[in-house]
Amino acid sequence: MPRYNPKDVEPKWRAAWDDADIFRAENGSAKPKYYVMEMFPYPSGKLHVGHARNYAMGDVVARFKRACGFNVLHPMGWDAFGLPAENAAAERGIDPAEWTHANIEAMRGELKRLGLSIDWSRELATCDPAYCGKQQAWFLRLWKKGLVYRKEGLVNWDPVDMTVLANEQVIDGRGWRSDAPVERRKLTQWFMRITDYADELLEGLKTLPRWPDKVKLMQENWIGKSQGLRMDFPFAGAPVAGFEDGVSVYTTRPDTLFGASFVALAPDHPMTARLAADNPALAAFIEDCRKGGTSEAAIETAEKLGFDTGLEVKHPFDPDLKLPVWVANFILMDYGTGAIFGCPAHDQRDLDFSRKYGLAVKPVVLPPGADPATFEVANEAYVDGGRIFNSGFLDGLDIEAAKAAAIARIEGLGLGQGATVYRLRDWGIARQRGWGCPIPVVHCAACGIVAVPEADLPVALPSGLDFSRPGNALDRHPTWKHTTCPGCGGPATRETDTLDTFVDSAWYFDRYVDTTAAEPIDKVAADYWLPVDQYIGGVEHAVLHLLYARFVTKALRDEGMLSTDEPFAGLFTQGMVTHETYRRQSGEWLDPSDVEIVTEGTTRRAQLKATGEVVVIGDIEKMSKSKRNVVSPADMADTYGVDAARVCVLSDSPPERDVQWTSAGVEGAWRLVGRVWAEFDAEPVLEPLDAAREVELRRATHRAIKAVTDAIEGWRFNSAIARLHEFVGVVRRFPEGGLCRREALAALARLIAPFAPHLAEECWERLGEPGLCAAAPWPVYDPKLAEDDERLLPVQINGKRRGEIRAAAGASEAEVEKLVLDDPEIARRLEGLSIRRVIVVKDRIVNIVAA
RNA sequence: GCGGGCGUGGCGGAAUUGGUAGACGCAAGGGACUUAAAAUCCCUCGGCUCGUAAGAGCUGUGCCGGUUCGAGUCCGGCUGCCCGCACCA
Repeated sequence: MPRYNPKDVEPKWRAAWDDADIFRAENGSAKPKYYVMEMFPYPSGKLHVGHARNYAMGDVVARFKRACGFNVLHPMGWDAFGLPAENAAAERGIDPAEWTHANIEAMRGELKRLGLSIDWSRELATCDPAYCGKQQAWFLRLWKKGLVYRKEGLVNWDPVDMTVLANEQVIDGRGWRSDAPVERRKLTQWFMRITDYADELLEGLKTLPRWPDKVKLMQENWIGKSQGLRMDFPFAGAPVAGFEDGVSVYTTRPDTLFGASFVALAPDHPMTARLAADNPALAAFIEDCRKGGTSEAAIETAEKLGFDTGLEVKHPFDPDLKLPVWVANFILMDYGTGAIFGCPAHDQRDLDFSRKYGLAVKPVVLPPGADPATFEVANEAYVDGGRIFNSGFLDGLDIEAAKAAAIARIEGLGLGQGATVYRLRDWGIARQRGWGCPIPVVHCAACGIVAVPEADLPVALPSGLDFSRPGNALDRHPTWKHTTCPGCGGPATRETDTLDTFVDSAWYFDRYVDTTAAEPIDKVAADYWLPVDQYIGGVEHAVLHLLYARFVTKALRDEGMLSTDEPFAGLFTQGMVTHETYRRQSGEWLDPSDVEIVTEGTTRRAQLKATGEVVVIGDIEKMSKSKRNVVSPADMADTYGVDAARVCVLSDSPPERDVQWTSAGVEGAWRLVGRVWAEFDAEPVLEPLDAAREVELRRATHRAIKAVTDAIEGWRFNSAIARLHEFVGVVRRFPEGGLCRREALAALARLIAPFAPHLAEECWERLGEPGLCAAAPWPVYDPKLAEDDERLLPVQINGKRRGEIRAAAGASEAEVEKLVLDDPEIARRLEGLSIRRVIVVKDRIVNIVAA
């Protein structure tokens, strides 16, 4: 019996799939559609096992759904713009396009080798001028509609990558790629009005039952809806010019208005700027506030700092009461109105501030059971519930009632209105980078900013960009930006900012439905395919890509380009594959394949394989090129074949869980492959199967079909593989030839096909079945056979297992009770005890309560 | 600080609506085959106690308590780890 040889078998079947073109998705087929996709990769040049795991998962689903009769769309593309290409260009003096395309070639080869059931005819790369052109077309439509706009404002500036970042790309005050502390800079920038959709983005989460709760919660928190009151505090004296209505504040606690002891403005509030114009001390204070870092540590330790402007405002409910106006460093300009009223008794920050500057602290919420005559707030603000007191017409109300009453009174006075405020801010979409999709407008001295006509799209990148120096290579290109104005024909310059790569990935799934369409999105094909039925990717995109894609979908829908409200009906967030990191003493990152781990007792140490040099073992982190802790699936596939590698990455751990990479599991996967093949390759023992064994094998077959099917549908691929291991074990105990064995083998080949598709084909062929296994229908189980007709019921006495009985499936409680009480072993156990109660759970367990 | 999740053998992990805890795999040990090794196949494998043995008993899902005939699963408290957000008024 020859051993299974994946080196010969696997390429043969990939060629057979290609020849039959069986993974091509048909637009508008009569079959029900199923659109499954994994987040497309950045073409870094090399596949790691994390990629392999992710794409293997998607492929299991795609192959399973195809076998179940669906018209499956399973596409692949490349998230091809971005900084690594610029860095490579800078280091090696090559064109980023060339580098990117070479990487795509290499990675496509590796992905194809995995035997993924992808419709490669729909492949796209975001750096293709054709793709950019379509993106530019819809971008301009949104601009004309006002959803894209320019404004001057403080933006997040990454001093290392030398570009602006979106709020979502700032993590703990640092750039998400460079890890450099982000600075605040005043610049004119391009934005998308995602805040227009804040409420729909929030409400839409309720329509996504097949999304993980965790992701929905993260988006909900990011959008950050709050209900409150926007109101004006009129000036007690002469108003500040331009702010005649007074100081506009936002609060979620209007119930505590009687506890107000000051009003505070953000340092970058326009009113602050106005006041600073003729107050050098205030100007200096603002400058001090700017210097403060935005990092976590800086905020934790930052002292509350304030500057008394000397101005006063009137309390809305008591015009005789005057409140001082301060400028304070803890007030954020980009939330609410950039100004607050301070109620120190019931807000910790306001309390800290008041204690420092000697401002009044007046409690207005009385905790349950507290004495109004003596209740005081010391150094801890009281933020919980209670009754309002010290508050005139609000006295005695609970907090919610008091909020409503205060809002009504303010509205009646014409000083403000109940308001909903979101934490979400508009999406800054321009990047000062050369390797990105150009923003298709020109700047004309006469006409201003003018859109490039759709007929002239795409605005493509020039070749020969110089990335040897930091900064925007597009901006310093000698000729590219000089053009003529489409409006007046006069001289003009092109916009040299490019779009955030998250714009590229916010609609690629729309383009897959027809990659050749003249319109950005083919409406008929989109109506057929969308929404994506199952999207698979990392949880790290919970508030980045996944929020942007939802927003763009809604914006394009309102532009009439799509009919769907939500892009992804189902979302699965797979776990990351992590690995230890290794560095030289000098700090240089090392490849795991160059490192040898030595275990001595309970201690582990690492050394360089070649020289024995001592290596520092670092943290366990997500595989990334920069830390070099990348393990390639190719090594595994070289030794054991692609199928074993696929089974290995899906075994053992549930798909949503992070896994620390170890190659230990591959042996088990390889054994499974060998054992399966051995069953198909074996000469059947020509001996009739007796009736009892026949039933046993058939039951095992149908049980396996049910178990594997349920496990795949429930995303428990590790359990599905465990059930396959078991099933192979059963089949090998029934070597006798005949119809039942054939039924078992035919099921086995198809059940293992989503995981080990090449092996499945080889087995299918050996069995003499016609056609390709990849095109064969999913096996169907007979529910009667999948269940045993006899059950082994454990018998407990007082909750402890004391024996078991055999009973027919579905036996009634009375029948089971009789069987149990007739059982001599049970009777022996019950000697000297009197039975209080017998609990029979049908087909499951019996418990006798006795004393 | 706020929000969310998770603690099961030496390891990865199974366990329907609460119903035989440890499926399946890895590692380990023993055996068969072999001149030998690899490969393959078979057996054992949570802990403790008793027994020459077959076996029997106790205990056991981070810790304490509760609900229940019955808890890994539900409830309350504690503890440890992980993730997200964070001066958001």
